Amino acid sequence: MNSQQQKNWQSVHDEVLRRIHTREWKPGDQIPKEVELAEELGCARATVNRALRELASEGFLDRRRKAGTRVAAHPVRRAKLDIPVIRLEIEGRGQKYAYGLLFSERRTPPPEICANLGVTADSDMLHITSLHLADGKPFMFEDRWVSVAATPAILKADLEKISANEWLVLHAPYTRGDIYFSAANATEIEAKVLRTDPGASLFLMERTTWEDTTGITSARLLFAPGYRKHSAI
Amino acid sequence: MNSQQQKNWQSVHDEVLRRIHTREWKPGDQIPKEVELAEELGCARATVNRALRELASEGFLDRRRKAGTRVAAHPVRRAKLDIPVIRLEIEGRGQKYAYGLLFSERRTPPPEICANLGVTADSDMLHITSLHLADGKPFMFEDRWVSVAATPAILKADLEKISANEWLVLHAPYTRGDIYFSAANATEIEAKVLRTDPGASLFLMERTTWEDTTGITSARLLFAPGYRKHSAI
DNA sequence: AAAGTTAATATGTACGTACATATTATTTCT
DNA sequence: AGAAATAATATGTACGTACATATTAACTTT
Repeated sequence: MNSQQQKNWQSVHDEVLRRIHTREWKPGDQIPKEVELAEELGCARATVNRALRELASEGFLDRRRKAGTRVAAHPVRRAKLDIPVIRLEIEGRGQKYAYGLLFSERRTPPPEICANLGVTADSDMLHITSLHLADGKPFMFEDRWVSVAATPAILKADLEKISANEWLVLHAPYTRGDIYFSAANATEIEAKVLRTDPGASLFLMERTTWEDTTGITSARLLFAPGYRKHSAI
Repeated sequence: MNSQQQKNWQSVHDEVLRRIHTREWKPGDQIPKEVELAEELGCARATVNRALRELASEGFLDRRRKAGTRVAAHPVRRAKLDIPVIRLEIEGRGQKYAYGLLFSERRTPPPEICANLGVTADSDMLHITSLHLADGKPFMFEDRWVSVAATPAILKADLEKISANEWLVLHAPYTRGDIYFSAANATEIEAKVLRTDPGASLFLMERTTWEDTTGITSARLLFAPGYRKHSAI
């Protein structure tokens, strides 16, 4: 049947995926063990292993030692979102990027930021708001808090020229982070900045990054109406 | 320095990531070649290769044959979103899932669906709207079009009992899909169904799936206010 | 029969070797 | 000097073997 004499892991990957897609192997079904597949497809077990491992990480297969490999009973779509620096996202669309610092103030954080980052209310922080534009039109409104204690060098950064978004990516160490995607109605101020109407529905991205247990920065990114984030499966 | 005698690929992965995080290796820097790293860390090249390959797929490294491996100049955060069947998402939160079919009608599609799926205006399609509830409260409003030609078995499915969302995942073959995330103001009807106010900002997920070049289904999923999609980096 | 112990087994991974492939560096030819 | 051919090189992958590990199945003991 499948007598293709290619024996690279990608061809194994594709062949197995084909059998899943065509329901030759249905959700919940146990599939042949690695050695059997290797024999059938004429390649080494390591090659089959690589292919099946990849498929498992993509959410198509469930694998357990001794128990074997089966087609995922509830295929989980695993959307991969690339979240580049805003400048690159805009330039990637072929638009002209511009950026304006709205204000920058060194002060103690409000309660919700303390909770987010796990810092005390008397922490030394930098509060920055800025606007990112695409082809001259408001694209994204950034409201960010940065821990000065964790990233003292931020004070020397020229935030008129480089956005905090980009500076942090290039200079701040981090180990982990959270992202939340949601929707929010524009407040009057936000609407004014983004040149839309109060109450307009905006795509919201909230990000917090940490180095070990030290909170580095917490940002609220509000996108202008019409923004859509895409992912292929 | 790093004289840990562990020689599994994960420890190599972690060690390299540590050097990136601590800026020992900065964005744009070239890192030692595989053989050198293998020697330094006391393991086989294959082990280093596995670790670096993983890091590259996570967006931390850029690798090119002959040119070598360097730290990504513009680290792209690669958020992985798990998008399970709605029922499982709700149950995963420890809430009780319920589902109600609002209406189901077999008819020809409107222009925007034709454009989405690449089907003709006289196609045989099923239009389904339904509501998914968590702990009795409206959670997500689903507005879906399914191609009957591509998935005739859908006509026999009891969509009062199983949601189209879940039925399709279990029974429809597919090869690829698109997801768009955005935000939308609730229309009067949507607000009524989701028991919120017209104009409320709602998180919107638009999905289209295909089998090769044949459009299978296109869905518009509107989430109740307060919904947030999370991802850890 | 229930509990605890041991054997069997499929996947997980490490290693060394060999060769493939893409890309850069070098050399040769015009 | 510029173009074309050639060599050098780092990553990419395949393979066979060996052993690790998690988990199930079988068996023994109480």
